[in-house]
Amino acid sequence: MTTRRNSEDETMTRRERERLAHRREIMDAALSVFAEKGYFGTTLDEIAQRADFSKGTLYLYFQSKEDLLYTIIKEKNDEWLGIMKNIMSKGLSFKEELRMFLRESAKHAFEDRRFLTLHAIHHTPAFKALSPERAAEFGEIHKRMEEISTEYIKKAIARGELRNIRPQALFGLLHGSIENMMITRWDCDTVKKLELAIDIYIDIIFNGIAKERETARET
Amino acid sequence: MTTRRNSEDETMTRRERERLAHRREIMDAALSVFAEKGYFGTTLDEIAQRADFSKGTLYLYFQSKEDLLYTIIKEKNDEWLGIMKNIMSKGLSFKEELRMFLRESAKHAFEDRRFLTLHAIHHTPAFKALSPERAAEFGEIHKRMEEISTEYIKKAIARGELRNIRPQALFGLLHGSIENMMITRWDCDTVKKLELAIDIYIDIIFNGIAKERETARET
Amino acid sequence: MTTRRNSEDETMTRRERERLAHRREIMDAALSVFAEKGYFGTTLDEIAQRADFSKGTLYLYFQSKEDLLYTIIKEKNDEWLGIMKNIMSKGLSFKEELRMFLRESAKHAFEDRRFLTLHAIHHTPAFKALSPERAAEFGEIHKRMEEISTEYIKKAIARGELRNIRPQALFGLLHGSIENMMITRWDCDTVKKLELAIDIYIDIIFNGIAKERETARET
Amino acid sequence: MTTRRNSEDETMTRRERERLAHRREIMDAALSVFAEKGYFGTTLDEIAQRADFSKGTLYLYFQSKEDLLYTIIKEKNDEWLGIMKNIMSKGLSFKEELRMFLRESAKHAFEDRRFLTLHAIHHTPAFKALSPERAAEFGEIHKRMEEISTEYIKKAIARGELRNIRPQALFGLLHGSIENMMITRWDCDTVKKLELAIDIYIDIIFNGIAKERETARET
DNA sequence: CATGAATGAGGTTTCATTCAT
DNA sequence: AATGAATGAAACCTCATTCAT
Repeated sequence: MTTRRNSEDETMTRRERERLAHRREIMDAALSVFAEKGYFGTTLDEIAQRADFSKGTLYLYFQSKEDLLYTIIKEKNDEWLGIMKNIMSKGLSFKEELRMFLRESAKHAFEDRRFLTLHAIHHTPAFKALSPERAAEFGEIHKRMEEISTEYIKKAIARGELRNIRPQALFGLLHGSIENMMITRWDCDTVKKLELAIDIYIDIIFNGIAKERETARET
Repeated sequence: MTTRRNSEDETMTRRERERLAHRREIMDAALSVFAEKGYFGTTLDEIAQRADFSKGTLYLYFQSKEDLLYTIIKEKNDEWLGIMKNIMSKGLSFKEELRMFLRESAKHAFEDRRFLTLHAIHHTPAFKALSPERAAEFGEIHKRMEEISTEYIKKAIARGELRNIRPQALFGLLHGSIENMMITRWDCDTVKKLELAIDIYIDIIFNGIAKERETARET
Repeated sequence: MTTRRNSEDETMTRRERERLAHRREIMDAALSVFAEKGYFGTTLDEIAQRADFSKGTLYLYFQSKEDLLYTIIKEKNDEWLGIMKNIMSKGLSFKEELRMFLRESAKHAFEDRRFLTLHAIHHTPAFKALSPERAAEFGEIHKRMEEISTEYIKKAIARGELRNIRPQALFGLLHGSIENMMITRWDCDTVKKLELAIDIYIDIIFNGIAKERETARET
Repeated sequence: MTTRRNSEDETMTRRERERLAHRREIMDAALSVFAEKGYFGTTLDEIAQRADFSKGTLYLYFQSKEDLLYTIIKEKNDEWLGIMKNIMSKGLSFKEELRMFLRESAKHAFEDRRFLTLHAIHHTPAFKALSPERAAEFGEIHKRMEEISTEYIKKAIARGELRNIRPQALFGLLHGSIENMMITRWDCDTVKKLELAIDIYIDIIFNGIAKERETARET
């Protein structure tokens, strides 16, 4: 499983720790069914069964099906942002940062089969199930992330690591690739193979596929 | 709308022409709702309302909701294969072929908002709604398309247009990008902007983003 | 088919004759489906298909599905009464009358597979589909027929053909047997076999199954 | 109602006992509507209303409308077989056995208004609603019952209780009569009257209706 | 806290009936 | 007269949510 923050917190009573553990079991079960069947295709019956709780119990931990969806996406999103920040803080080159980022994403793709992150949620039917406020919340986060990323690309260009490419275009390209990789895993069935594919991907992105490089045009 | 084959066929009676037109209206309505809400999220009520027919009428044209989904995907798929063949028959360079392909895809993305083609269907909950035989059918088509594409890449490498990159890897990358572009449109709101983005994308794919090209590694 | 009264009537125009013929085709188709699937289980679609007319056409000849049911039962009932009258007018013994009656019924059972006569209709779900007035109509007819039959039995007793048995009891017994024979055909698959079974039945009814006849009790 | 096996079982929890009771209430309601309107004519709405449960609740106890039908017939069938076995084990004469059998059937006819037993199901539209396997199941049971019965008749003939009549013919006759009696009750409105009618029936079957017995023919 | 029976709104599908052609 | 497309009420069934235990 993913790290369970607080789960060993000494200040919690046994009751509280159990509550948290149960909550997590439900979330794990829900994510796995959401991933397999899609939000509208999953029933609370199946989540309850997979979590080994009764259906009624779900409502002791979450207000509704939508709330369950929201909570999961929110957490995944926070994890993702944490990963980004962590990577960005290491002072690596853009290329190495990208590689790390892709590898982390790959790990998640294998853990959760389908990483229902905010990246994907926008283009997903499940998005319609969120309340307007919650949908807006994710819209905001996505916008901020795009700002940070493009800012970052600009700096890499300024440092001379990248040639002068429009940041938004590169962001869209990379963002789409990562999202796509996480959903399809690029058809790799082991982490090893996927890491190899990632290396090739980075090679292509950085060096291109052309036999001879043209005079690079500036956008 | 898309070209309506046969719609001007002189040999059809008025009845037949109307039937075909109504059938298309229902398919258009269904595609638009499927795209917005996902297969499981859309109700026949909404399709009927948007097509301006009664719910019962849908069943005069399609056997079931699943049949409607299948028919739409099948048609889109055929269109897509037609586009591919057409482009491949022109004897263009790999790069120009890719550009044309992306542009055609872009046009579709704007026409149908969400191009529910076989590319996407595999990674979609709707896939679970198809009967096993129909699901298998699309699986077959997808496999064949991958074979054709990788064969094509190999030839481009042999012709000296591309450096020696593993075909499967490149296929996965391009395929994923196109699919992603069609779903998200790379956040462009006009065809013009999207075509500009496509040019940048091709530049990146061919020449890379690195300031200085490294000694290209061979995979 | 059954005799088509009037169908060769010289005074009818061709139009009228055709109308009558079409009406009959529909009734034949309807009876066969009613018999197979039951009233609620049959659809007008199937009747129309079997009659080789369009669904709309049915409504040119009958006001509703219920009207179709009513008309068929009514006709069968009239036929049945006609058969009864004909047999009764011949001055035969009770035994021979019964034999003729059973044989006629057997023929019908083979013609129509399930003879939806008023005998059966009362104990059939289809009865609920009739309008109250029409249901009452058949109730009346049934009562009159019972009266005639018991009267008849009384006379046979008076003539010394039968021993002194309560007429209502014998009527119920015979009536039930005939109805049951028509529905199940007593599991005979040819008219010949069924006629043999009828002879045995009559033997039993008249002579009983006991090895030695007891002192017949009078009811 | 009928005896409720297990209903006083001490080992059951209150939950389990309630579940069983509710299940029975639904079955009772369903049988009564099936009997009145026929399988295709009854709606789950009406069953639910009569059982005083919501429609959805029916599905907590039965998988489908067909399952409800099956379960009811199955149970009635088992009861019926139990009655048969019990009577046959007493070592009575054929005549007394027949009388007991008819009386027991009469009781059921009054309890359930329409005894949807395997006897009737074959000749009923509802039969088409059963799955092929379930239909076959009842076909088998019916065949075995016929075998047992004809064997029984043969023995009675051997014992000298009956004259030499073809067993199959007698079985068909008795079987049809019983079935018919249960459906129509021979128009009796009290158990008392029906029992009187049964005695007359047996007298007729054993001694015949003829004033003078003919030389009994052997079939 | 945990259960699971009960609910009822809403889903897909069927079908008797109408009506423009 | 004949058609068959269109309708919409009503069928069977599902499932998110509630609540008594």
